[in-house]
Amino acid sequence: MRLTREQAEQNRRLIVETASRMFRLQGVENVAVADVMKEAGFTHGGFYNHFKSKDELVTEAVASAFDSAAKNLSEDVASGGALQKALNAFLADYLSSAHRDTSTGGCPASAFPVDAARSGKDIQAAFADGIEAYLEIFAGRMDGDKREARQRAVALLSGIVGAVLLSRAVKKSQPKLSDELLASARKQICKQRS
Amino acid sequence: MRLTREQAEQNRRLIVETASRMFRLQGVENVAVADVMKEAGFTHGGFYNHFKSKDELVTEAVASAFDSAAKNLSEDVASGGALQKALNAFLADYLSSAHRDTSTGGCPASAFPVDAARSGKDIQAAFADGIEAYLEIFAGRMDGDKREARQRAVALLSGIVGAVLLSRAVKKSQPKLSDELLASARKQICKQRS
DNA sequence: TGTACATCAGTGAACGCGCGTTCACTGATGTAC
DNA sequence: TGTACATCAGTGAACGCGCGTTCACTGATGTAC
Repeated sequence: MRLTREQAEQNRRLIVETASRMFRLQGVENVAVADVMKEAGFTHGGFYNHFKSKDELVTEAVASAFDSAAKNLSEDVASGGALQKALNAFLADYLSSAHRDTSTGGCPASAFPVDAARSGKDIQAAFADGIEAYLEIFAGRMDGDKREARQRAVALLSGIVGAVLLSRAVKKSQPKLSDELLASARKQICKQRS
Repeated sequence: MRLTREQAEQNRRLIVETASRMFRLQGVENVAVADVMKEAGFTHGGFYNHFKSKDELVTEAVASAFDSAAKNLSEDVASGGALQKALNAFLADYLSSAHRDTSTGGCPASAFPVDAARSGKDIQAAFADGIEAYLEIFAGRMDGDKREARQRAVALLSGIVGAVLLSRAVKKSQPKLSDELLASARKQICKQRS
């Protein structure tokens, strides 16, 4: 049953992308290697033909999620005519209940921070690279000198990541509080930026 | 070997407090029931004399961590003469590398959000109650009318929780970025509040 | 270009380990009389 | 107040399950000649 090299590489990418989505939705610890393989349409025995360990898959899945996300982000944020408008539209999306309740995985910066905090250096490195990419995109759209813009980018990212995480963490028991967290963050952040 | 009721209750509290610390430091999923019992000085067989399930322990551990934290928080924030000063001192502590690297568990709002997001209703309820308590304490120290103060409290809490989580998530691979995240959040948040 | 052999992405079963939970047992405490 | 029995917080071993990882095997692809 040996496959073409091309086919094998395509299967590998499929596994990484499937894992990236599942890890973001359910958390790294709650998704088994066998789950990922099954969802991608394989039996789990073949996993180690592609990856040295689950950690290696996690590292690639984190990097992959940030690659797609950063690409979308720079398009979105750059495409609008007025810089402020484009960034504000992005923030409204980010702090929406649709993003909180995402069925496609959502932003890796909001999905992976705690998994990353409890993971080894390789996974953290992939996460950190993604965060750095986000900060650079944000800083490019901020007022002030370079130093000030970078600081603002950090505060902005912290604020939206914190709001989404808290909102997700209370949703099952207090949906109204969950909505309020998003709405208030949205209003305050827009206010600060005007 | 039956114990006095008093001794039994004391042992139960010890188990909850031990769990609260261990869960915050290592994450709920990475701490086994047997680990908690051993750390508290017992064998793990007796666990189910005190709790119906691990989830019940988690729920109580989250509530317990928030109880202590909210008590400290309202003392700290209320004790200073000038309101602004006290809150700023609290923020400096919260966004310090010592809090990021805590060996005693740190703030439950920063430790539990992702565990809570992936947990059931009971655990989320305990987490949500804690968040609500934080918001009320913060809002009491904010400028503006009630509505505005509450919004500011949400944005502030989101910002500091996000900063601590991101800072922890990149520390192993990019300690400088980790420090920067805390420092920038600190500066920007103080600036916004002045 | 054709042939013989090595390679390797799959399959399906198994291994080993950790963890939540259960259970039989112990013996001091608590309680009913 | 004393006695007999029920209770229950511990102990230590075991159960069952899930999961990461390994392994023998298959058969089509890739490669050396």
